[in-house]
Parts: sequence; structure tokens; C-alpha cells
Amino acid sequence: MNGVVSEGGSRLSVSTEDYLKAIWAVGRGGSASTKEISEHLSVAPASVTNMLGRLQEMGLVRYERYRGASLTERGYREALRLVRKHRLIETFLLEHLGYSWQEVHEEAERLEHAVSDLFTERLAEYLGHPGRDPHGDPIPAPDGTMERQEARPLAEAAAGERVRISRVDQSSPEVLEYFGERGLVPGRRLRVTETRKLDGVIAVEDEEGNSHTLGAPLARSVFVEAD
Amino acid sequence: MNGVVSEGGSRLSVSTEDYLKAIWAVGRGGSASTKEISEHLSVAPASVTNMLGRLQEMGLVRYERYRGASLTERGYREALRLVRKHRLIETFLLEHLGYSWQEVHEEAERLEHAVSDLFTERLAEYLGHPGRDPHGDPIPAPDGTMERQEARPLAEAAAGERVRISRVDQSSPEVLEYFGERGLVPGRRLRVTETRKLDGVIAVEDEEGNSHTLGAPLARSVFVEAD
DNA sequence: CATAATTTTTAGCTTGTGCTAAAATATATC
DNA sequence: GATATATTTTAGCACAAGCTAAAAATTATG
Repeated sequence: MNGVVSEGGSRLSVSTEDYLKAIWAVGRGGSASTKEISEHLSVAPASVTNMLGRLQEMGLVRYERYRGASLTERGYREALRLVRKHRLIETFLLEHLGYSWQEVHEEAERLEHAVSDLFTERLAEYLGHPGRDPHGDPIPAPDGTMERQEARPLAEAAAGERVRISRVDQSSPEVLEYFGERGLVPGRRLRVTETRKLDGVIAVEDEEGNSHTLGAPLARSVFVEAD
Repeated sequence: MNGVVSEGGSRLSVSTEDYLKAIWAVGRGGSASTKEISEHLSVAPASVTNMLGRLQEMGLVRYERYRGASLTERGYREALRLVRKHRLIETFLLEHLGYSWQEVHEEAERLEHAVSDLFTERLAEYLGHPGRDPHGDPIPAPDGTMERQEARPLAEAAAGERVRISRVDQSSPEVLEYFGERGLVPGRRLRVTETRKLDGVIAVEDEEGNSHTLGAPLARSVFVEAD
């Protein structure tokens, strides 16, 4: 419906879209610093400063020198539309084209900038309007709103608690593969059998009675909800 | 950073790819003039001259000033890989996402520059390795070779001849729609009932006994093979 | 074949997006 | 509060691709 494509307003450049997504990803709700954005995008800090000026000019971010940047209403909507595209594309690649979790990311990163809104909505339909992608991350609605996510890291769960995996952090392919191989994927039900304060190790048991022992970093990469 | 980074060698820019496809499309086998390319891409002639220099530098075209440009072996392979992507994507959009013939073109034009080779081959598999797209155009093989096309324009058929539609010219959406509405699509069998030299009008009858009378321009937009 | 028309190239400018090095500001530490 | 460290900005530059206007080469016409 709206948006860049159908109403003939000129499209945002790939770079512009990358910055919006970076600001959204890095400054969750609040504001993002030049350095954070620069690292997230692997771009020199000076380039970020430069681009933030332009983005403000375009009305996509609010920006005060030396104080970081945050998304305007419009910038936020654009960012979430990107996230919607990204997650729907990932879902398609994983479920229908036989991609592995490692292969998916790079492809979606490129395609999200190329597909139209028409494509996106047709794809959503084709996929049965999923509410979450295969990582368990919620897929924003076409209007740029997103379901609140109330999952906590498994690391924060208490012994004896019963939980359901809602999401696995996507940032590291190795971590993703580790969990995938052990069936620790979104939807999986677990019981927390032990939590050790000293080293942050946490032990869980799945529905088939298998135990898994996770060090602190791994336990912070799985997000769970009460079950 | 211009669209770079992926499988192995650095990617060609979208512009570069557009030029290669234009040279392929415009100078079928032979060479393409600055003006032809300029018109095909809606770009100023001076910009074409400029780009042809760069493309030669990259080893993708052979170019002599004032004499036009032609694709090198490598340029030709790249162009055909693009065509393969384009036609597979079109097939997917039409067959699985419910696109109309009008909507398809623009989307494929953007996506062909964004999808990886992995995506392309997975998609081909998903579609059952089709040899032709829904327009009847042959889909080049992954190695950049393409089946010879021996279809002639319907305009050249003789009265009484039995033919099969092999392809409909894609250049005009209106023409496409006209034929689509009447079921004159690739695969359709026809009998030529009349050919009129004076005005080039040609009449055909389809398998259901419907007659169609086509003026010369339309008769030159449908390509047929002997049946 | 000389001149007119067309096509192509050259020259010089613009915009978007990146970079580095140096200067300015903010934050942290003594 | 003064100074050291870290972050951010400014200034100046590069490169891909586009543009226009003027010059040059090619092709067509009388």
C-alpha cells in the first residue's frame, strides 16, 4: 500500500536503508551513537556523521551533534518495513529454498532492499502470514507495528522453571548452528534443572529427557518465555 | 562501497549489469551503438560513452570510439546469467506469487541484480528447471549457454499452416495483455486461415474454433514454430 | 564532393557515499 | 578542576555515475 514503491515517491537508497536499520538495531528505541553505528555498518565514523546530516535533512532521523541520533516516526516506519521484508525473506529461504541458517542472512540482507511492497505482501500471503520468522523473531505488520516481545535470556531463568524458547540470537552463525543441531529452536519446551551462580552455567532438560548444559554466553543467546 | 562482496569475486554494480544486458538486447550478437544503448537505458549518450570506457577497462566489452561496442566472452556470460535470473524470477512471480504480466517486469528488473547464484539455482530447482519462461522465452543454462530459438513472427506464416505459439514479444504491456486475454499464449496451437498481403492482416483459428484477426504489428509480436 | 544532419565524444560539473588526518568536544581519572 | 583518553566533527579528497553544452567525427543529401 503506501510506501515508496506504489505511490511513486522515489525510493530510499540501499545505504540510507542500511543506516535506518542500524540505528534501529543499535539504539533499541533510544538513540544510537556515531561509534555504534559506525561499528555496526563497518564504516568510518566520519562517514556516519556525514550521513546522519543527510538523514536528518530527509526527515528520517533526529540528530544533534555529539549527542547521537534517533529515528523519527517516518524513519522508524521505514526501518520496520525493512525488518518485515528481511524476516519474511528469511522465512521463505529457509522453508522453501532449503537454505541453511548460515546462508540465509547475507541473501536476505541484499534482497530486502530490492523487493517491492507488492512482492512483500504476496510473499506474506504465500507463506501463510507468519507472525514470527524461524528464529522466533516477530515479523512487523505491514503498517510498521510490532508485537511486544517479552522474552528474557535463558540466563535469567530460575531453577525449576518451565519455559519455552521464543527466539535465538542471530548474531553468531556458530551459536545458531550449535542450538540447531541440538533441537534447541523456537517453540521447544524446557525445564531449568540447575543454575550455578559462580560461573553462570545453566542446565536444562528438554521434552525428550535430554539434558543440555550451557555456559553463560550461550545462555544469554537463547530467549525464553514462561510456559 | 558499491554493491560488492559475496561469492568469490566482487560483484558488478547494478549499472554495469544494466549496460551489459542493454548491449546484449540491442545488438543481438553484433555490436551496439552509443545511441541505441542510450535509448534503451534512458541515459544521456555522453554517459554511455563514459561507461563503455569503463566496461572495456574491466574486460567486459570491446569498444572502439565512434564504432559501437560488443560484448567480450566474459561480458556475454555475465549478460546471459542476468537473463537467466530475470526469466526464472519472472516465472516464479507469475506462477507462485500471482503477479500479472504487467507487474512482473519491473520487479524482475530489480531482483535480478540482487539474487545470488545460490538463490538462482535453488529457485530453478524449486520451479522444476523450466526451459522457458511463461512468455515462451528460453532460459539460459547456468553456464551461460542458450538454446537456439527458431521461431518466426506469426506475420511470416503462410495460410493453411499449423503452428504453435512459442513466444510473445514482451516489449509492450498492452500487447501482452491483449494476447493474454484471448488465450494467445505460448504453447497454444493455431491454424493460419488467411494472410492478406495488402495490409499484412493475418487470421488464425485456435483449437476451440475461435478466430482472431491480427494487424501487421500484432502479427509481428507473436512468434511461432511449425506444429 | 561539399555541406547539412546526425551521432559521438570531450570537457567540466553534480550528487551520493565512502575515506583519512587534524581539530573540536565530551568523558573519565587523578 | 585539570588533564588524559575517547569520541565526534570538520576539512579535504576519491570514485562511480549521472548531466549539459560544445567540439569532433561520421553519415546522408543535394
